[in-house]
Amino acid sequence: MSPRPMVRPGGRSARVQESVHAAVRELVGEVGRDALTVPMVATRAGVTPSTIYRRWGDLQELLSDVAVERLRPETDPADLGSLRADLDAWAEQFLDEMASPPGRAYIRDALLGDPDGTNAGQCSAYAAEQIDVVLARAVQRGEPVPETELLIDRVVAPIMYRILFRPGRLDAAYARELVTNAVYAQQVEAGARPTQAAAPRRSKKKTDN
Amino acid sequence: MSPRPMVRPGGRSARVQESVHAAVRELVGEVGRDALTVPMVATRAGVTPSTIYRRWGDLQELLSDVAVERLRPETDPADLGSLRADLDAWAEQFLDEMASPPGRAYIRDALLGDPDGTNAGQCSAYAAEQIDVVLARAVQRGEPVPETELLIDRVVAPIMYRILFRPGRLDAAYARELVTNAVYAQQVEAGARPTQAAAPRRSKKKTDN
DNA sequence: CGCCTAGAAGCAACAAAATCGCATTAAGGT
DNA sequence: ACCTTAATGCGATTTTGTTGCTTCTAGGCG
Repeated sequence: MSPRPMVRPGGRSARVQESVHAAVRELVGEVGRDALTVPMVATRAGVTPSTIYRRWGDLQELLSDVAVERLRPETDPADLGSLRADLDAWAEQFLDEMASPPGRAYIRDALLGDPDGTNAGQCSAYAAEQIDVVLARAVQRGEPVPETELLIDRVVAPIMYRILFRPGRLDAAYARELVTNAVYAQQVEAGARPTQAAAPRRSKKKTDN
Repeated sequence: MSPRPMVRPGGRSARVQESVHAAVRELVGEVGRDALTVPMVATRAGVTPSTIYRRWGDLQELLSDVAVERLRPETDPADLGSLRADLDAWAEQFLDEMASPPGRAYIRDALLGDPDGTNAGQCSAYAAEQIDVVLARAVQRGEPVPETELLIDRVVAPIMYRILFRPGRLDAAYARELVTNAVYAQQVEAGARPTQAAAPRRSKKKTDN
């Protein structure tokens, strides 16, 4: 009945985990991601290779863990006084970080060594949290707000799709354009609905509002 | 003036490539993707491991090549008589194929062993080609059509994002919803533009309209 | 406060895979 | 038919990944 020794978050295990993660970060900077090997990381971390193999399975899963940590947003989105301004600023920063060479590398790594999708889900959750902060502030101000799902589909998804699948350039103007369209869609949905084809997104109640 | 011997597409090289690809397809079915190893593939293909290492680098790049082949659409989208019907049908089939367990696996593999993004770009190109076929037919009929880019951002990207980053279920209703919104957006852009915030996608000149 | 237990790490022998130099084959052009 | 050279085969070597067993220690319990 004793709760769960399932994982041991403290003590030596924690130290090992931290030192291994640190070793990865250092070595990625020094020799590059491609030259990384498990034995190399183990040596730098002062650990035996078998420890890493047992805890992470392989290099990809380890890199995935490290990548997710680095993709975690460190601060809340800035408060610029309006939903539109907050979203613009957040989307621009999001695009910048994700589309940068290191950002792309982290995304790839996060997806790569992630058999069950846990890490990928975490990335998605980070973005959703940031958006929720912005939306909550807008609600406080009394502004009408779109649903988080809409913003993920219209802003986050296109950015990530282009990063992963298309070589082309991504700039701030594109991010703003996506925000414009998303916000406009929400306005249409909330207010005038020109045609019946409007936008019954994720209808829990797609009646009128 | 002779084209280029850069790669040797014919003869033995081609036979080796085909036999290796075939070996991968067979073995994935027999022992599963996780149990695959380069030596195993080499043996089945009647080839030395070093051949595979030299041509593909590692198992991931080989799997990526095979995955892209399997993601290539085999037939043009059905012609159902209207843009809306064609898009609905295509999006539903696209979602079905991509969200299925084998589809997800192919997508992951395609992205995984793809340092320069060539294979990922190819996947994106496949989708764009299919959409272009649908749009070209609609133009023939005299229907107004959205841009390919809009459909990729609004339909393809959200589907792929959810497949890659979110655990939730994806069903045909969601695909239709995305198509509805995309087609509606295009109608707004082309015709009545309720507010000036409408949808200046990809503005070459984003001044006023 | 000190034992007990079990999960985690160390160690070392082993198995498997990846790399590399060199010999051989065979496309594709002349 | 010959020549050039990319591509493959082969085998030795290095590196990486696995496994059984021992040792250590965090966390629970008396």
